[in-house]
Amino acid sequence: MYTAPRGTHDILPEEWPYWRYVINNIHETAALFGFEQIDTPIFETTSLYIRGVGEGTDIVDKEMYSFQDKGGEEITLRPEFTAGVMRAYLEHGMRVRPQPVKLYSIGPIFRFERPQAGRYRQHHQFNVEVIGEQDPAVDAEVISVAWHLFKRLGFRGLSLQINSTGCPKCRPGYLKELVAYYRQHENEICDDCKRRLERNPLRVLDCKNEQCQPVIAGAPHITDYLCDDCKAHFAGLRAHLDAIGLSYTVNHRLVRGLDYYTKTVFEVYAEGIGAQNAVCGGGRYDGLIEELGGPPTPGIGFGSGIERQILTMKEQGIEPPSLPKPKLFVAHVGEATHVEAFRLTMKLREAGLSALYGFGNRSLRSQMKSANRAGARFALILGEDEIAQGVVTVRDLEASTQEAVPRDQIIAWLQDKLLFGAPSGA
RNA sequence: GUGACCAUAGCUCAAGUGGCAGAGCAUCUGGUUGUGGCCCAGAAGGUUGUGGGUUCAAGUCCCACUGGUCACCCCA
Repeated sequence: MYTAPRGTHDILPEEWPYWRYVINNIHETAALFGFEQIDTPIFETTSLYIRGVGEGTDIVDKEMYSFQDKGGEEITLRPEFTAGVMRAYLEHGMRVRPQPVKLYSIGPIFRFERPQAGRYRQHHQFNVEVIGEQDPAVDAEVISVAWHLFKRLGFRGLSLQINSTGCPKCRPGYLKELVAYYRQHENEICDDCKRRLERNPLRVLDCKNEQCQPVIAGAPHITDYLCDDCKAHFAGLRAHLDAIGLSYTVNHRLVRGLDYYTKTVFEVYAEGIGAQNAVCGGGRYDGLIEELGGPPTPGIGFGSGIERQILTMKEQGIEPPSLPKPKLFVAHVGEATHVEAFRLTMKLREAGLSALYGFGNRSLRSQMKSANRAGARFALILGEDEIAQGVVTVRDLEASTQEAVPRDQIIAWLQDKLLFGAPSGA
């Protein structure tokens, strides 16, 4: 038997209330903050990601779904949104639009990883980017988009961590200090950190290995080495977060796995969803657009995993509203009535009334069961008697009453009941 | 890529030390010539993840593989 590929999942009908709830809230939140939607392809030319995300990052080194298509193009299923959105910003000359350009996307992301709780090879993200403005108020606004969404979804126990990773002016100086410090403790750190020191020294800071903890604790803080510009920007971010009452902790060890981040980085964590508890991560990438061949343009964004948001909902007992069910079920008795019942079903739908038709030759009892289980409000019964009399028997499945309604009045009768007179709000 | 645990019906799980593969839920049918929910009866549903081994006999013991789950790395 075929099964879904490793790390992928079917989103079954019973899951969709969660998905619709989250997605609806995403659209509403984005609109509230004045973001516009953009969809980019789920694959791009491989070099875009190598260039944008950076060699030496885990994503590029070991997590990309890359392949050659039949035309010989090197293709990669998107492992993140930002590079693709920046490509689109440049390709469509969005710098001539009013700045900053505020964009959001929802869609699948692919990373070749070992699956575990909250981690999949295909997952979905809500992604936000603000391009063309370096004001730290933008950073605070972007963070508050995620925060607002999570509050709106009803999440409790959230925590926000922020840090600044500096810029090309000040980061090299800090890295020199960091590496020098680590050289003094070379025999106290794990093998991974020894490698990190060569390839991506910032990452030693978020090593979880027990033996490295004392070394990390004594390591210099990047915020002590920021240039005036970065220092002012970070202070500005904090001032704006304070102003809107969004509490955070500064985590000197928060770096992030992508090369393009400058200045602000942040993550939001949820409680109780397992080891993979980051529901949102992002940061500023003021050098990225230039790296991709565009003019110097600042930008900031985040990605937020929808599966992890849904996990959080389930963990915290947050029930999504249920999806609407068909209001009507058309049952029939006797073979001669099938076609007429089918036609009636279609008429109902054309009048905007959601309706199911009882397929096959099943007994009325069986059809009534189906109507009940489908959650229909009314069962419309069409038998030879009804056809002869020009009526439809309408059974109210909630009130357990029924009456004969003339065929030519049935739609108006149902609309009246369903829209105005109904005792049921569900 | 590394480690731990797990694998029996669509789902949740039974089947002392090896001895006829079962239940609940769900599905379908009937109990009412044309009436749902509750109840009752019945049916269908399995190569016990795959392959090998031990044994008179394997769901059960052994080995390998595959898959799943969780954790590490890293991240959403």
